[in-house]
Amino acid sequence: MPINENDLELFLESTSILNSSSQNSIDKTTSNAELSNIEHSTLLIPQPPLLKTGTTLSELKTQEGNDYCNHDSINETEEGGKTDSIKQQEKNDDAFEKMHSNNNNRSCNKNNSYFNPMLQSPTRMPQRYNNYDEYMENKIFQQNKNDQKLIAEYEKQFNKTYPQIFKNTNIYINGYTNPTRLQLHKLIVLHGGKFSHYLTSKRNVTHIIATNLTSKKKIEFRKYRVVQPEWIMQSIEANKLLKWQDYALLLNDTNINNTTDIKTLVTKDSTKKPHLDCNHPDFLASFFKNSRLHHLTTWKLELQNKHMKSNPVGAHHNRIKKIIYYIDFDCFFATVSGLKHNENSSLPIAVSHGQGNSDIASCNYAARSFGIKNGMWVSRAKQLCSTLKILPYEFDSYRKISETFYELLYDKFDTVIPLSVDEGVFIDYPEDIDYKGISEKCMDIRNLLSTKTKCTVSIGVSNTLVLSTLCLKSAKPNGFKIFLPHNTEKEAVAKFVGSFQLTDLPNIGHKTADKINELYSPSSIITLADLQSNLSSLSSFNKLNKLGGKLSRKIILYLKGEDDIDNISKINTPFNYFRKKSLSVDINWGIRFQTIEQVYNFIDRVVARLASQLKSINMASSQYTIKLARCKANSPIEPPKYLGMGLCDITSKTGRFPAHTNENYIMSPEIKQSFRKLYIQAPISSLRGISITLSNLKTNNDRDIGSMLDRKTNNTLDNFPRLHPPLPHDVPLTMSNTENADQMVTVTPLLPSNDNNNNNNNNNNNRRSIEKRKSRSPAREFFNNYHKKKNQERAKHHFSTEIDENALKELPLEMQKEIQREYAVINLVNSTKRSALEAPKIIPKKKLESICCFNPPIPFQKLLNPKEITARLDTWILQNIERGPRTDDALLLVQYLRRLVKFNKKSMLLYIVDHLEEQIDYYRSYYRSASDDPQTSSNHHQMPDGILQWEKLLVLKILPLRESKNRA
DNA sequence: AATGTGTGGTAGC
DNA sequence: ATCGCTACCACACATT
Repeated sequence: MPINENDLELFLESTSILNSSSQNSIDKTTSNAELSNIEHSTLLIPQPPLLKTGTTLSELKTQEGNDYCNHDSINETEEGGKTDSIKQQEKNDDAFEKMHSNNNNRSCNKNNSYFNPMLQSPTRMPQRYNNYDEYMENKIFQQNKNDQKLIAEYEKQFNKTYPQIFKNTNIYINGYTNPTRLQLHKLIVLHGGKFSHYLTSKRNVTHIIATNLTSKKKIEFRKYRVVQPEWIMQSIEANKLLKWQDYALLLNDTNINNTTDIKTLVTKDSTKKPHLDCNHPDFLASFFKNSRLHHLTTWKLELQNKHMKSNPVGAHHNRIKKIIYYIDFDCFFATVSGLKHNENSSLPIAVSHGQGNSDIASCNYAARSFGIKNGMWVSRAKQLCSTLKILPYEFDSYRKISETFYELLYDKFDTVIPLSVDEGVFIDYPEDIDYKGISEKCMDIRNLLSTKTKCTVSIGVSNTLVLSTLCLKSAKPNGFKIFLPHNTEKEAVAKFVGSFQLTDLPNIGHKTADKINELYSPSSIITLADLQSNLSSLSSFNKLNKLGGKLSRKIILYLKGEDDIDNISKINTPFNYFRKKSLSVDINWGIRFQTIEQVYNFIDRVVARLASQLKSINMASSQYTIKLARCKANSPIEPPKYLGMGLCDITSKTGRFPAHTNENYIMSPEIKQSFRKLYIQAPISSLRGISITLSNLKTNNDRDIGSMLDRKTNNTLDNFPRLHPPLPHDVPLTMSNTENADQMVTVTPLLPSNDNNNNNNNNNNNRRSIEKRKSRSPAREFFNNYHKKKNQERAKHHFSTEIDENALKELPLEMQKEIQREYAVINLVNSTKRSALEAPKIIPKKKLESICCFNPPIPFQKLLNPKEITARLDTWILQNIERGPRTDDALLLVQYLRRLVKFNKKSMLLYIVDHLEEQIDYYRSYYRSASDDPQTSSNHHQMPDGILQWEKLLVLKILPLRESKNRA
């Protein structure tokens, strides 16, 4: 079988997308014509071959021996006839080339060490990156570092310094050049220039070197200094920086800035940060930093944790009254921002980020008099009031004033319940009602807050929460209202309530209001009095029930000024009422993805955030929901709001983790699996929002609370398997190397070491719920096997790694399979001497017709059954996870997958690619979470080089195949 | 009947 | 430009 050299370059791959040396190898590639599409769909540009064209697999093996990266011998065969000086020069070139193609130190393991030892990085930095962007940043950093090393090396070798001709330039080379990109690169760097491998941010690049440009590029580069390579050469010759204009490639363009000042190309102020792309690692942080709604929700939690108190002194005693103060700042954001900017509060003011389709977070009463409302877009508000002043958010001030607010009032009440940054419920339990005292208290509070915060608050006082809410409504702005009816004054209460609007009632928003109006149409219900009168007849009373039993009962109570059970428990047992039940992150702004990998990275980041939040509150979750927003089919591609979500279809999916967990590496793959199920064949670009919710929360230390919250799973992750320690790097494990079955491999058992854990009492319950779930990820696999084993252990009182054939036959077929699989895992784990190839053949072959419809099935290592294939791949991955895949193994796999593409074996391809993705993803998440954890990141939990290699294989070679399938 | 899933509504500025 | 969050409940419907 001929080797496609491009593939051999996979792990020696160039990071330079545009590499002049790629020209050399393109025509040498073998004639996999049908794969040319795939080839072009990847970013990978082939490098010059390391092996002679047409090398067979067997030759490859002998050539490589046990160490497939023995490049020295390869070099010798290729360079045998050359003179020493040329050889030396080329070796330098090679080292240089490799340094840049291989510039992640973390991937500089033995596989790739191709360095002049002098140039090799002395330390292997413990690197980790969370996503592609970080990876790129690091890559660029390394590239610059390598440039520095090169300079040092050359200066040492030739014992001279080079004139810094290109100081303060930043040069990018586009396309094929003569001299080559590599040579130019070296020259530029040696002469003090900066070399950019990428053109991602054109702002930093001062010159672009090119001899040819496509017409598209001509337009793209029209405002930049595009110079021919002679400029470099002749500048060096002249020993000074020549005028670039004399070598400009693009002539007669008036847009070119003709000044000699190099810096002027840097058009934008680099201190002014542009908005971060959603693929940027810091996107989440930057978004949340500016999101008012995010602040509102997080503040609420913080404030409740900090300032809530509940002392219902004798509240159950009949004679003790309850005085509920509902206190709220008047148009909080607008007031505070107005103060900060010294605005006249009698003029219309609104707080918002932008000028057009930006939400108004808050507007003052002057603005409201024009009909402007919170949540309205600025453009609309400006139509209503052209003099409206837009102020920026002052989040720090909001938070500060809120702090003052609660600190000042904390000691003045028996019960304090923060409901928002500027709004809380404060309760007294006096024996007698002292009207005068209450109104004095209100005035005192308003004065106090006015002097301390310069803001006005409004207060509603009553004896039920509903009535307090309504009182507050009527007290606004800048006032207070006390309404303390006797029990007998039912008519007065009804009259008071009746004077309010429908949406003034808690839990009735615009949707419910619309619905109520629809129910009673054609008579329109505007005020609560309208509703009260409509409820007098039974038929119209029944209409309300269509809202749902709970809500209608609530409304009926509210109309009488009484609290429902919800409000009562909120007031009486706030700590219970506000206890944490779920944790989520929602992003519905700025979501624009091109590739699925970007989405996966994004999910990774979101889950990492959730995991750390969970850990910080010492909780674990066993259930998740992922919710997606995709733009509606007929809606415009870009909604009116910049980077907004527009009109969307919302779908969600819930799933369960194998057990309660707060581990990133457990959660992330599971959630991504649900994402895949949810996101069927739609273009990634249509994604507009992602939300991930973790629920079924349980406090880690407290089993009682845990079981109270969640009766469904009481598994623990205490015994969750840690991956085996890194394999010795000189032991090759290979898929292709069938013969070498006797190589030694040490594998630490995946099974829990201590079997005397305390989980037994819940086992039956657990087992049922666990086994119901699908088993695909290693985590699931582990728990399935683990619980099964626990069960058997109890029955047998000992552990056997031999299958009892007779006992097995008694069991139903499905069970037999399960047990066989389980024993296979045990055997695999216990064995110290096993080749990856000897994956146990334990799963009975399935009928392949269901998967391969018309064409004959395509074997992989003589296997046909998809499960067998994935099982073998799993073993392969597991055993090589920390050292990365061998190139020839990877090649075998890719070739197999390409055959699937070629013969249109869609489901098989999808099955295997998805599976691989899931597996690699799992390990990646594992190592990432381990390396994120400072306590465990010390030694063997660093992100191993192998993971990166696996990822490269996956992202660059395997996933594109799935995409090519989709395009077909 | 009990339990689970997906959807939709509300609240704060 | 622009930062359209998030916790929670209730319901309809599906599953067992």
